[in-house]
Amino acid sequence: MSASIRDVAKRAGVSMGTASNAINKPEVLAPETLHKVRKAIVELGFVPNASARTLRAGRTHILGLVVPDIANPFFTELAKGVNDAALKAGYVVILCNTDESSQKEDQYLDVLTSQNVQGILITPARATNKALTSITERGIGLALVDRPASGIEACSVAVNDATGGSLALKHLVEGGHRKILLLTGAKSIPQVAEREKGILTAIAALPKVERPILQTLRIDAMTAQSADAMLTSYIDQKGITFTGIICGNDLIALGAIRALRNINKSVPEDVSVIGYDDIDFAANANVPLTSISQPKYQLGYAAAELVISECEDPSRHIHQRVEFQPQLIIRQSTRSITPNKKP
Amino acid sequence: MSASIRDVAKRAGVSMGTASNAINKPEVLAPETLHKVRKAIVELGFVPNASARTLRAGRTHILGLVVPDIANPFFTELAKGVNDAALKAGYVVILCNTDESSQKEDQYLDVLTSQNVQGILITPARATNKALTSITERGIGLALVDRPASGIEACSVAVNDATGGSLALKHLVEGGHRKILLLTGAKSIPQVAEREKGILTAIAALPKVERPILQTLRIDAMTAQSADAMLTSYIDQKGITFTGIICGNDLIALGAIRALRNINKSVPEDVSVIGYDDIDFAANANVPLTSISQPKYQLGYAAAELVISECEDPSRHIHQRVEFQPQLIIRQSTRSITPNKKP
DNA sequence: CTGAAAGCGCTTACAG
DNA sequence: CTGAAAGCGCTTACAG
Repeated sequence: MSASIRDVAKRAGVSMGTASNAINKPEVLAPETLHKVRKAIVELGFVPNASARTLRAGRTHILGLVVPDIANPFFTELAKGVNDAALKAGYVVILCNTDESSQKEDQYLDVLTSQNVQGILITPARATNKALTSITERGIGLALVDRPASGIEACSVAVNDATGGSLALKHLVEGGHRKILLLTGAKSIPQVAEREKGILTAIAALPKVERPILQTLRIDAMTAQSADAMLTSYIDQKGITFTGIICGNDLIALGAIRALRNINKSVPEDVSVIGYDDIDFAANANVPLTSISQPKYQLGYAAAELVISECEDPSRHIHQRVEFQPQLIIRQSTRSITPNKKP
Repeated sequence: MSASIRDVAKRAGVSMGTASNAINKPEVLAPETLHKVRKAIVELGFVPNASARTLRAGRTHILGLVVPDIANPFFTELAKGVNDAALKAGYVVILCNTDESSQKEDQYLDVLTSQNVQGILITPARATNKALTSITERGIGLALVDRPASGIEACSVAVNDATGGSLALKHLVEGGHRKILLLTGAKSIPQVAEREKGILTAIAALPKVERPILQTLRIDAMTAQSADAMLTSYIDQKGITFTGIICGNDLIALGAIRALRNINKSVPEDVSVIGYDDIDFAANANVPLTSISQPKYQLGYAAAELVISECEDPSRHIHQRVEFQPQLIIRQSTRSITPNKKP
C-alpha cells in the first residue's frame, strides 16, 4: 500500500495535523519541522489522496473540457492552453470529445457532473444547450470557449470574427485586388457567418473606387479536399474571374492552392490566397500561407483561468466576456498587384 | 447543501447502512424497505458523493493519458481512440501533455496518482521512467502506448517500427533507388532507432547488386522547419548525392520537399521522398505524400481497453503486448526510376 | 508553533 | 433482513 499522511507524520515524528500543514500551509511551520516533514514525504514517496482531500475540503481540482473535434489543430492548441493553465493552478482536466454530437455532449456533461468537476469549459456543438443551465445551477463553474455567452450566466472567451474577416479583405484590397472570391463553409456555422459580416462591413466602409467585387463559393466541408474539388469545377465553368481568394480556414486555403497548381496557376503570382486560423502547418506549407491568426492557446489559457478563478472564489466571481483580436500574418501566398503604389 | 445518505436514511426511517444497500445491493433488501428508501432518494434528489464513495470503495473510473505532444496529429488521433473506448466503459480520461519534458511527465504522474486514477496510458518521453514502476506498485493499471513494454510489468500497444522502416526502404529499392538518404531524429528516440534497425535489416537481406548506399542525416527536432534548414545546408556542402529520402515522419518529409523546391528540384521527378505516420495532412499536401501508415486511433482504443480490463479485474488480468503492423501508402512523392522494369 | 480530536459522506464487515 | 459502528485519508478549528 502507498504511504498515507499518517505514515509521514509518524516518520517525521509529528502529528498528522502538522504533516498536513506542511503540505497546505508551509508558512505556519517552524523551518526545522517543515524540513523534517518534507524529508519524510520524499522518502516515503507520499502522494496525497485526492478523494480524502476532496471529501474534507470539498474540491476535486478537476476541470472538464468539452470540444467538438480534438483532431482539429485549433482545438488541440486550445486544449494545450487549458491544460497548462490548469496544471499551473493544480487542476487537472478531463478531455471530452463530442464529434459535434449534441447527444455525446450531454452524456459527457452528466459524467463530468457525477465526477464532481469544479468547472467546465465548453465549445458547444450547437448554438445553445439547455443542459448548460443545470450545470451552473449545481454550482459548477462554466466558461464558453470560442463562442460568446448568450442567454447563459457564464464567462466566455472568444475571438472577434468580424474583425478577422475585415482584416483579410482589407489586406487584399490594399494589395490592389478588386475581384475577390470568398471560399468558405455553410452560413449556419457561427464563425463563418460572423467573418462574412466583417467582410461586408469592411467593403461598405471603402471609398467606392476601391470596392471589390465579391463572389462567394460555399463548400460542403471545411477541408482541403472539398475546397480543391469545388474550386476546380468552379473554375472549369467560369474561368478565373478573381485575383484573390479569402478562405474559411487554412485547410481550405491549402486545397485552393493545390487546385490552382493543378491547372498551372501559381500562388501568389497568378492568384493571391489568404487563409484563416494560422494553424502550425500554415507557416510550413509549400507556399507559406498568409493567414488570420487567432490566439488559440491563449483562448484556452484565459478560459481556464476564468473558470479556475470562479472555482476558487465563487462568491466574489463576476462573469465576464473576454474577447481577443485576430491578427493578420503576411507570408508568401498573397502579393500586391498594384505596380509602383508604395515607394 | 445537497442531500446526503444520512438525510435519505432519516427520511426513509432506516439506518444509513440500509440506505446505502438500497443503492448498491438492492437485492438484499426487503421489497418494502427498498421502496421506502427509493422514494426518499427521489424526493430529496439525492446524488451520491463520488469522493466519499471513492475514498471508501477505491474506484474513481478515471484514466490518465500522458503524451509528449498533443499537437502532433498522431497523438491527437490516438487520444480520440482512448476517449471513445473509455466513454464506452463508463470511464473518463484526464489528458496530460508533457511537451517531451520528463519533469512535467513526473509532475503529471504525481497528479494522476493523487487523483486516484485507476489506470494510466503513457507514451514516455524517454526510454525509461522509474516513476512508472511506482505506478504499478500502487496498483494503478498501466499501459505503454506506441512503445513496447521493456523492463516494466505492464501492457503495451505498439506498431512494429522495424517493419515500417523496412517497408520504406524496400519501396525505394524496388523503384530502383540505390542512393538513399535517411533524414531522421536522434537515435535516443526509441521509434527512430527501431525503424533504422528495420532499414538495415532489410538492406542486409537484399541481393548484393540491389543494396543501396545509405547516408544518414540527423536533425535536432522532428519538425518541418528543422528538416528544411538542415537538409538545405547538407546539400550545400555535398550536393545531391541521393535519389530518394526516407524521413523520420511526415513533417520532416514536408520540410524536405520544401528544401528541394527552394533549389528548384522537384519531387518526385528529381528526388523521391517518403514520410512516416501518414498524418491527415499527408494526403492533402501539395505533393501528396507516400508514407508509412500507423493505426493511430486503434492504438489508443486498444490500449484503453487493455487498461480498463486491468482496472475491472486486476487479479485475473494478464499483461500483454499488442503489436500492430504499419502499412505502406503510396502517393505521389515517390516514383520508380528504373526504366522499362515493369511491363 | 504544534497536537489531539472531530468529521467530510460513504461502505462494509459484523452482530443481531 | 436490518442496524450500530468502524474507518477510508485527509483538513480544520481549537487548545495549549
